[in-house]
Amino acid sequence: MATDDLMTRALEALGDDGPLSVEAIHRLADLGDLPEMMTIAEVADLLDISPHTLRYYERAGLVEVARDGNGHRVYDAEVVRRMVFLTRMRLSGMPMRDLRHYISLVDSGAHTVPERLDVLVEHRDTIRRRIRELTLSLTAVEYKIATYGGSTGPDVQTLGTTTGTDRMAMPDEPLRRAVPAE
Amino acid sequence: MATDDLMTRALEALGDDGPLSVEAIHRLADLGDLPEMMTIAEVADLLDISPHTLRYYERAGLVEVARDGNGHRVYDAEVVRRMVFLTRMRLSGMPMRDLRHYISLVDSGAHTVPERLDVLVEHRDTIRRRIRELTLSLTAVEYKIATYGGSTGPDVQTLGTTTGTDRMAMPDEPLRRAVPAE
DNA sequence: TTTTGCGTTCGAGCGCGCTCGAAGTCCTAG
DNA sequence: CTAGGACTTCGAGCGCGCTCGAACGCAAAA
Repeated sequence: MATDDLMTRALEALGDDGPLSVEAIHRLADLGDLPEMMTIAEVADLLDISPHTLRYYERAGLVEVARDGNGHRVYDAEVVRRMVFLTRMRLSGMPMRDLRHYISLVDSGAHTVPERLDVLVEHRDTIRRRIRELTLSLTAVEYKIATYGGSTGPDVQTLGTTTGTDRMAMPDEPLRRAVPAE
Repeated sequence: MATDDLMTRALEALGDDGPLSVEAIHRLADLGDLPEMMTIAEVADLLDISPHTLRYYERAGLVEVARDGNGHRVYDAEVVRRMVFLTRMRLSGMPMRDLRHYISLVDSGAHTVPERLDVLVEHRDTIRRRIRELTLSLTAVEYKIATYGGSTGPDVQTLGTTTGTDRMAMPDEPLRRAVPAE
């Protein structure tokens, strides 16, 4: 029940807009058919980040990666999974510092699970807040586009609409520009 | 129709979570009962940013603000409206550089309206994309919280649930930790 | 008259998250 | 034998958006 619901919502979230969705779905679902060993280039490719960044994360203490005989990094499945996690959290806006904290909890044993949950829950709330903020901004921008006579609706009325009172936010000029200067 | 719809969505967006919402609604709606003249401190207060930042935006060429006899900044209603706009756009993640561009369009006359719309539409799409990303991340985090036995559902099962196959993303440890080290 | 307080300018500094380049090692293909 | 390419470490640099502090000006209150 819960899982199905989540999946449904994930798919809904994807909805329109092709390319990003495919990639996103891929990342959301595909784990398990991971190669046993991967090179830095392969992992970078998988996560769509640069090898530079991967090394940087390692330097930052977020993962430890084994080396082969030549001193080259060897990413095993577990490490790759962690990298996937880290990348995902970064993408959702969690700062490195928090990630470091979380990782240190993970590395210090199962008894830190409650504290890890605290971190996750807090981050969840942060994401929710951010989504709400963005939704609000989106509304405002859409409104402005609409009153500008933008491409939101079918009938485009350029200027004139904007001479009236801008009762809702998003002002810059179209008010007061009854007789433009140009 | 369109306006009502937008307003509805804005209110929906606020929904839960008190303090932020009140503030947000305030910002979304309240414009028009602006004082004719405001000091930097008042504007800073209104926008909930520091006077430092306000001066910084000015230095960055986003607004020009008049001075009084003492060389102190005097924000008139128009400038304040622009500041509100700028702040809102910043909050929604538009980079300063784009804002500078937009402002330069505004300042160069009504004939730039189409180009301004382009900017707005593009930004709208950016916000939408970001919301989609965040929604996805949110789902993933919620899933992880759930499988951890977090506070998402009513019945909390700590550990044990997490021993199974993590079919969906977000792995770090709870797998493979059948016999924890600690 | 001195102090308090709010403002000014200017330039430097900071935190974050990369991003890059130099210099070196090693393996493989031509 | 040599050239190319993928990797390594290390440290520096960068873009962004503030954020701060020093040194100063002016005006009303103590």
